[in-house]
Amino acid sequence: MAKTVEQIATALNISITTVRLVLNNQAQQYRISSKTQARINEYVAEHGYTVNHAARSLKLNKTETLGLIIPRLSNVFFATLAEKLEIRCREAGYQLMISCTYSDLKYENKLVEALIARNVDGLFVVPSSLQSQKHHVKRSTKPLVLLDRDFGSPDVSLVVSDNRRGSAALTEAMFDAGKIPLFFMAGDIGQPTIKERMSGYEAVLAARGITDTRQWILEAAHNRREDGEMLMRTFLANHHAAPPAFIASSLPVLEGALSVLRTHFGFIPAEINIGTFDEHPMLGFLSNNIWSVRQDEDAWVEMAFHAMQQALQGGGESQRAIIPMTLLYRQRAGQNRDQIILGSI
Amino acid sequence: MAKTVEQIATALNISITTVRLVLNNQAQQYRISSKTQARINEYVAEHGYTVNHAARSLKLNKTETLGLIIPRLSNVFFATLAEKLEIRCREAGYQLMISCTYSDLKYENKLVEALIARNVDGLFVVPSSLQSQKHHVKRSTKPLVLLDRDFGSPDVSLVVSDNRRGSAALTEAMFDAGKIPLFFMAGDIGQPTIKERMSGYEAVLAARGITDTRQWILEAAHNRREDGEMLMRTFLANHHAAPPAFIASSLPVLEGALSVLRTHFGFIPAEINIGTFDEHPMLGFLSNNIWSVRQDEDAWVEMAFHAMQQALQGGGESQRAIIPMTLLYRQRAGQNRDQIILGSI
DNA sequence: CTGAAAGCGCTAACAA
DNA sequence: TTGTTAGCGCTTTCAG
Repeated sequence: MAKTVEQIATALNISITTVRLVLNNQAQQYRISSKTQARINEYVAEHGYTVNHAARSLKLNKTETLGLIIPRLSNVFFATLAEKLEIRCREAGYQLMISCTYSDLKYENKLVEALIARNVDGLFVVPSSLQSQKHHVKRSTKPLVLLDRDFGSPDVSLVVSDNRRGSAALTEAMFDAGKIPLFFMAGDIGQPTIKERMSGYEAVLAARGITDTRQWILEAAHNRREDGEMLMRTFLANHHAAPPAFIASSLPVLEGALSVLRTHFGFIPAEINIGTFDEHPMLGFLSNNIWSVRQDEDAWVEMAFHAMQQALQGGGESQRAIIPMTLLYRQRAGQNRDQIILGSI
Repeated sequence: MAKTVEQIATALNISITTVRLVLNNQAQQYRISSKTQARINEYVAEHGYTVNHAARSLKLNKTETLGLIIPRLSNVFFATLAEKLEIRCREAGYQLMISCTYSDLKYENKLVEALIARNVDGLFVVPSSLQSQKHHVKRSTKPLVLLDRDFGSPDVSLVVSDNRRGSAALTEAMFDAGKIPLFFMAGDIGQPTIKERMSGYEAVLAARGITDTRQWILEAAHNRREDGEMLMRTFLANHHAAPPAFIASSLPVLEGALSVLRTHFGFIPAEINIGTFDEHPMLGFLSNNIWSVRQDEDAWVEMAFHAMQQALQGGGESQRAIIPMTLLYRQRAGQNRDQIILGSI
């Protein structure tokens, strides 16, 4: 067990203050005799010393720890986000505590409480619903920064992507490339992000004179892989064929939809044109034409952290940031190249 | 700000103990008068109360928090692992603090210190090297459970997959399916996991009478996406064609390798036979024949947590678990089905 | 340059 | 059934 300041002090027969001073690199400043310093350093090298954050935090009422609450880490989008936010926090000297709600509202509330009880200095959360934890946080006076989903609560800092425009750009690109009919596989449309994406899609179609989009839109209850599976299974059952082009409202939905195709056909038919949100390197595994809308996580992190810092320093104003999205296109090339594969198989 | 026990007590003119008792649901036991209980509950309903874990932890010297240190969350394997471990910890009433090292040894040490300073009750870590943080942990007497990589340190609990056998099974399957030459793209072979995987591969080839495997093995310095890219780029430059069959030593390496193919050809040539470790749903995005070796994360988590609990309860013995792997095969079906796609494109 | 003391909010032990 | 107290390890303030 690493020693405490007091243990060191008594062991060396010096005062606590003196020990503290050199431990905190204030030896110079207070002109501690160099032999005293040496003794202390020696002792520490021998027995070790780690500050006890619990005690420190109790006294100072801060922990240098921030909390992040997301739906799930197995969603690669959130995993990436968590990673980037962690890096940013670390740069600023904060530890980030990451926790998942699994979209369970009750659990989300418990988590918020748990993190506040653990005295985090502030909280980033991807909320599951409107009311959610606001009262907890308000009561605790801890800074709160909402991410990803705009349920419209005022007076809270918020960072989201410009999903509507992003979706519109995606739809336009695919539409203009002649990919029709262009289906839209939507997860939970009660969720603001999805709702925005869908409305961007509908707006473009309407502008193109396609009014009856009903049969192009397929809805599921949630945003999970299973929901994507269900959507594609239903599609296959109804059409006895794969869609020539579709947009998935989120990565998990896409994963589910594609897994069904993979199972059904034994491969992912290369002629299918795929649109999706949440760019991820593994999308490159697909050989299809694929349009993906990237959320600029770096910008998110920057804005979110900035808002957090403001709040931590007692800055009053809550901030709202709407981050532009970028459209990426991976084109499938023609197959007729000579000698693609080495040797015979 | 939620009140403290003392504030509640003074506000209500009761003793701290009494308040504590009802707050901890021991009212029955100590037969607190129901009117007192009512008063307290009312007050709490009104003003709220959250225990201060810092104070609690200072007194009890435990935090009900465990730490997890992994290389990176953007590695989907570790993200999945983190998620599962988090769930398990939560079931047992522990919060899990997840942190990433980005394979930086210095940072790994800092992190271990940081988490110990924050008084975690125990630590799970995917170590970057042999010596690493052992001394920190030893000195702190906190339980330690190592994951994923066996650097051979004795007297520490450890959970790893049976990489050698897993790799052998994979190699056999691909070999027996006639996929030759079968290249092996290896990340950092200094890392025990990769070393084991490679030796499993070599053993099978040797048993099949293929002695000169040199030209089939491609090595990189690390296990990152970039390394996979480099390997495949080099391969293409040397052979002017893609490999008919290859095994990637880990998911990031595969991601990199495939991204180069995708860029080079405009798609992932479907005739390539792919073997990889770290099964992940997104592998289904590929239309190729694909063999993947799954690590049984659920078993890992169970063993790791069990070892942790033992240690937390002062159980002396350190535990070593070697978890079997499972081989999965996704076969590519023939392309000649009628009417795969709906309508014309 | 060094020392002493109070107190952060909680728990456990003991008193009443 | 309820009240009192000591002390976890640290920081801050004031006194030498």
